[in-house]
Amino acid sequence: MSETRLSINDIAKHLHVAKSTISCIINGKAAERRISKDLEKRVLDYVNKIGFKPHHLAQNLATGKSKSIGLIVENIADSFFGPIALMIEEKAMKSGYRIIYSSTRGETETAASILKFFMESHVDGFIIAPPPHMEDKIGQVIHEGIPVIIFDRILNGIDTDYVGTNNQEISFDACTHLVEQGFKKIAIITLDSEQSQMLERLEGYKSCMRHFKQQSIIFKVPYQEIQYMRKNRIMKFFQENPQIDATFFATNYLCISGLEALRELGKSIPETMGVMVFDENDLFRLYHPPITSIVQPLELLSAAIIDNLLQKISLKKPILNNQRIIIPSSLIIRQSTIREKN
Amino acid sequence: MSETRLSINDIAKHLHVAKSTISCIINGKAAERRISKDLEKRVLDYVNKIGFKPHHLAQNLATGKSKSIGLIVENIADSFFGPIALMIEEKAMKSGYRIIYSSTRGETETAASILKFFMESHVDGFIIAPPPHMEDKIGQVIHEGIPVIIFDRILNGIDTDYVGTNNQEISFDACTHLVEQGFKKIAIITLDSEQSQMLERLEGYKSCMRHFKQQSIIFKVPYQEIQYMRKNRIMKFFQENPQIDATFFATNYLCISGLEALRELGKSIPETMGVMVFDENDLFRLYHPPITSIVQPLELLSAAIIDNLLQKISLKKPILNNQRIIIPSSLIIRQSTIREKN
DNA sequence: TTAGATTAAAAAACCGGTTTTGCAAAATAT
DNA sequence: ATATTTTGCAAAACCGGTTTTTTAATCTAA
Repeated sequence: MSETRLSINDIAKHLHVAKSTISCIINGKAAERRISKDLEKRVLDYVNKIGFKPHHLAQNLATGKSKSIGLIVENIADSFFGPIALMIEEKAMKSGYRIIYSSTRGETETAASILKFFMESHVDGFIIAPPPHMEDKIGQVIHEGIPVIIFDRILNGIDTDYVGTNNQEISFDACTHLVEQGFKKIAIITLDSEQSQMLERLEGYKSCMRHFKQQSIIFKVPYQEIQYMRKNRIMKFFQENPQIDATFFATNYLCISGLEALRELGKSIPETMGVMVFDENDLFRLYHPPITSIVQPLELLSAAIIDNLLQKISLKKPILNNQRIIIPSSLIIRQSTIREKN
Repeated sequence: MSETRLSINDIAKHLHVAKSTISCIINGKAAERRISKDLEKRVLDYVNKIGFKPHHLAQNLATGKSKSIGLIVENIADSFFGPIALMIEEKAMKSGYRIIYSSTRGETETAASILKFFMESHVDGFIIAPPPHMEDKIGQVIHEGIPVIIFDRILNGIDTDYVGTNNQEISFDACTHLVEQGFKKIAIITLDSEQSQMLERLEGYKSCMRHFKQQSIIFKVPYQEIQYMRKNRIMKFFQENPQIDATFFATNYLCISGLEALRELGKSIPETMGVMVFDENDLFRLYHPPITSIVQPLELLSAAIIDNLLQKISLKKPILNNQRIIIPSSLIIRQSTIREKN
C-alpha cells in the first residue's frame, strides 16, 4: 500500500556513513563537528535528492521537544476566541509549531483534564484563557518548567506572563459615554464569575457610576446556561427593573441574549434602552440600530500572545518574569447609545 | 526545577522486573503473556501508586500511532467551521485523540503546505474541508493509507468518505419558498469557485428558476477578498440590477457583506429586497428583520465526521469505501422573505 | 528417567532520531 | 624521531516505550 518512508538508517546504509554523522550534517552541525565539506555535500545532496525529512516523533522523543502548543480557550466557536485561535495558529505554524486546542466551556474540571491531557502530550507551551480556580493546576505546570501564557483573564499568584486589555479603563470610558449621552439609570449585565476580566469590567462600571453619582445596577448571570435560559433571565430582569434606560453587557454572548430579550419585550434601542457591549461582532456592527462596542485589538493580542510564548520556549533558562502585557481596546460608538439631546 | 517523571525503566529497576513485562502488564496483556497474577498485581499496584503514565511520544514512536487528528478548515473563526471544530474536538478528546487544526483561508497552496506539515506530524487521520484542486495531494495521503474524511465540499476522483448536506435539494426548496412568496426577480450571490457545495447550491437555484420559468440572475464574488471590497462589489451589482427583488446568498459571509450593502443602499428588507442565506448565524436570527436561513445540523454533521474517522482509524484494513453521508438541512423561514400578499 | 511441552519472565531488538564518546590517521610540536 | 594534538568520522548510548525472541525452570508424557 504505502511505500515506507526512508529513515536516517537507510541513508546511513546507502552512503556507508554513520547515522550520527548524518544527523549532525542535517542539523547544521557539520562545521562544529569538523566534518569535511566533501562528505557534507555528499550527504546533503542525497538527502535533498530523496527528500528526506526526519521522523517528527522520533526527533521529539530524542530532543524532548514536541514542537506543539496547547491552546485552551473557553469556546473556540466564540467570536472573540475564534479569531484569536485563527491568528495564533497562523503565526505558530510559520515558526514550525502545531497548535492543539480544546474548549473548556468555562468549566474548571474540564480545563483541568485538558491541561492534564495536554501535559501528557508533552506540549512545549500553553496558551490558556483559564476558568476560575486554576491557580494550582497551572502553577504546577509552570513549576515543571513548561512555559505558559495566560490571556483574557488573569490569575493571581501565578508566576507567568499575561496578555489582556485595559478592561477597567475602557469600561469606565464606555460608561462615561453613556452618562454623557444622558442615560440616567445604567445597568451592567455580567457573569456571575470571579474571572478577573469580568471583575475589572464591573469595577470600571462601578467607579464610573460612583464618579457621576449614579446608582449601580448590577445583574449577574451564571455562565453555564443555555442560550434561551439566559434570555429569559435577562427578560425577567428588565421587566422587574423598568427604570433602567441603558445596559452595558460585559460579554458578547450576554449581549446577544440581551438583544433577544429586548426584542421580545418590544423595547426600542436606543429610545427605551441604550445598549453597549464589551467585544465586537458582525451582529453588533450590523444590528439595527448598530450596537456601540468595545473592540479589542485581536490581531495585536494574538501577536503578543504567540510571540511571547515562542520567545519563552526558545529561551533555555525559564525566566519567571511575570509580565503583564496590556493592549488597550477602543470604543466604537454607534447608534445604540446615541440619544437625541433633550 | 522539575522533578523528572519516572519512566518504565525506573519502575523496572525499582521492582526488579523486566520493562517488557511491565509494558505488557500495563497494556492488559498479562493473561495473554501468561504473567502470574502475583506479579501483575505487584506491578499494577506500584504503577498506580506512583501514578505512572507512559510517555506519549515514546509510545507513539513505538506504535507508529500519534493519537492525533489533523483538522483542516477554511477558517476556524467562521460561524460554520467554528462550531464544527468545537464539537469535533470534544468528541475526539473523549476517545483520547488530540486535534491539531489549521485554516486554509480557501487557498490551495496553503492547504497543501498544511497537509504536508500535518503528514510530517504523523497524524492518524485527517478531516478536511478542501479548497479546489486538492485531489492529487489528498489522493496521495489516502494512498499512503492515512484515513481521510472530506466534509462540506466533495472532491471527485477521491476514494474516501464524505460528509455533507443536501445542498441542491434544500436550495431548490428555499428558492421555491421565495417564488411562492411572490418574488419575481430572484438573484443568487455565490462564490466564484468550483467548490462542489457552491455548485450544488447554484444548481438548486438554477433548476428552481427553470422549474418556475424565471430567469436566473447569478453573481459570483471572488473568495479571497477583504470584507469591504466584497460589500462594494455587491453594492455595485445591486445598483446595476435594480430589478432584483430577492437575493439568495450562498454563504454566511456573503450575506453579511450583502446586508451591509443593502443597508448602505437604503434598500428595505423584505419590501424592496427579500433575503435568504445558506447557513445560520446569530446575526441572521437577530437581524431586523430576521433573515430566512438554511440551517445545517452542525451537531449531526460533526458526529458523522468524527465517528466515521475514528472508525476508519481503528480498523486495521483501510477500507476504501467511498461513502457519501448526506445529512439534510432545514429551511428556517423568517421575516426577510415573507411578503404581504399583494 | 529423560525428552518434550509448558510456564513465567528476562533479554534483546526495534521505532528513528540526537548526543556523547571513542579511536585511528594525519598534522603539528619538541 | 617521537610525543602530542588535531582532524574526521564511526560507534555506542540514550530518549521511553512496544514487540519478538530467548532462556531457565517446572511440568507432563513416553
